[in-house]
Amino acid sequence: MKADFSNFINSIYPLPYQILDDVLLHFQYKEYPKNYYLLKQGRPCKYLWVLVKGAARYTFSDETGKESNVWFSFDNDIVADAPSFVSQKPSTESIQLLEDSELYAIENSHLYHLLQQHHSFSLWYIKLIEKYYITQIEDRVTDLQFLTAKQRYEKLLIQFPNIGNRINLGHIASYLNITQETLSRIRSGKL
Amino acid sequence: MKADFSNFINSIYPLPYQILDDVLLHFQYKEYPKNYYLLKQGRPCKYLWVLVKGAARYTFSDETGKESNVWFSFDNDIVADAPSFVSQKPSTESIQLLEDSELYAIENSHLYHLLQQHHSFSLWYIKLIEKYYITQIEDRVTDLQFLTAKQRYEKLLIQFPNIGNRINLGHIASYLNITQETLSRIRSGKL
DNA sequence: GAATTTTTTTGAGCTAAATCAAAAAATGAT
DNA sequence: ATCATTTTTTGATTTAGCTCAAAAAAATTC
Repeated sequence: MKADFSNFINSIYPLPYQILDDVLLHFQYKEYPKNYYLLKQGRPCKYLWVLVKGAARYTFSDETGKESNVWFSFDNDIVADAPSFVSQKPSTESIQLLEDSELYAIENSHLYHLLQQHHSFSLWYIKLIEKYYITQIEDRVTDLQFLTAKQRYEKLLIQFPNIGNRINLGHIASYLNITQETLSRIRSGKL
Repeated sequence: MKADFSNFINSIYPLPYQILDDVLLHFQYKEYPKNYYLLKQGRPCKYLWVLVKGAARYTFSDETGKESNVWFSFDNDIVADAPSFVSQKPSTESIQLLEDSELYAIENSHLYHLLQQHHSFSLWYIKLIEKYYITQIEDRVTDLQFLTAKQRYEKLLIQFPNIGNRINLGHIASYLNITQETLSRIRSGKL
């Protein structure tokens, strides 16, 4: 368990072992049940989580109360509302677990303290952002802008082949920015 | 000129003066005319630019040849195809200047070398990403997902009140992910 | 400043996907 | 197994924004 987690940390960018030890001290192991909210829209995102096992959705509700999923995370991914985490301003999205999950959490102030202390940890954090943020989010924008609903669905299936077993249609449709009815029609080949 | 630029660098995250000097040595001043391509889709994004004065658009062309603007940058902004810059893989977008522009460019390899050399420069780079990337791109996703064409236009006008004077309707429409005709109708109050 | 090119607007249908409503299927609880 | 709840599918209608086509306005060039 703990060994798996330190491997995960080291796989992002290898840290000298004394520094790795110091970093690990600041991560807290947590287990939460399905449906638990890691973060509620409007509150600052105080933690950065490593989702070791489980599933989470990021949701956004507008003034009219319409709620949509903007992102999913599964096993071995990073979880946080990045803009809120880095600024400690109120988050614009909620993060809810969709399965019983195991996570490691680091507090914002601890992370920024470690960045100041260890040059290698700064380099680690840069790699983290590059790998788990920059490469992923840009795709999201171009997908929304260029792909049809059907193409977005097909791409999602390539990214997460078994997503249908873990997450219900309504959540997937909302992520694809289409209605559940439309997704149902796409799947049955009527669109 | 040079003083303005070092102020810009320092405004992101203040650097010790010896390190600032070293950093400045690696930025090259460039002037390019309107319509010049800083980057062409398919080539790795070798540089990170600071756009001191001017305007640029990021464009994406799909297989069918349909081209759309995915982003704009104006005076005192950072310019790069981030996913390509950090990975040095082929870019998925082109970057073209829309006005005669003044820029400072740093090569990818030089930047990564400086990150390894100077802890404070790593902290600077983290702030850069936070300020010029994380806070901006997330908004783009939620805008595309939640706002109507009209709302996206109104929001753009708040962000860049004088964009109409610098950039033509076709480019703006393409950024909003609507046709020029639809934008024209929105502006004349018919939608 | 007249001519050419580029940009913006207007008009008339068309279409992908939304909404509203309800049935069918699957899942979970007693 | 039976009942209740949640999830998924199907059907009918509506709509925001598209396409195609052409006119009008503005900006450039000679």
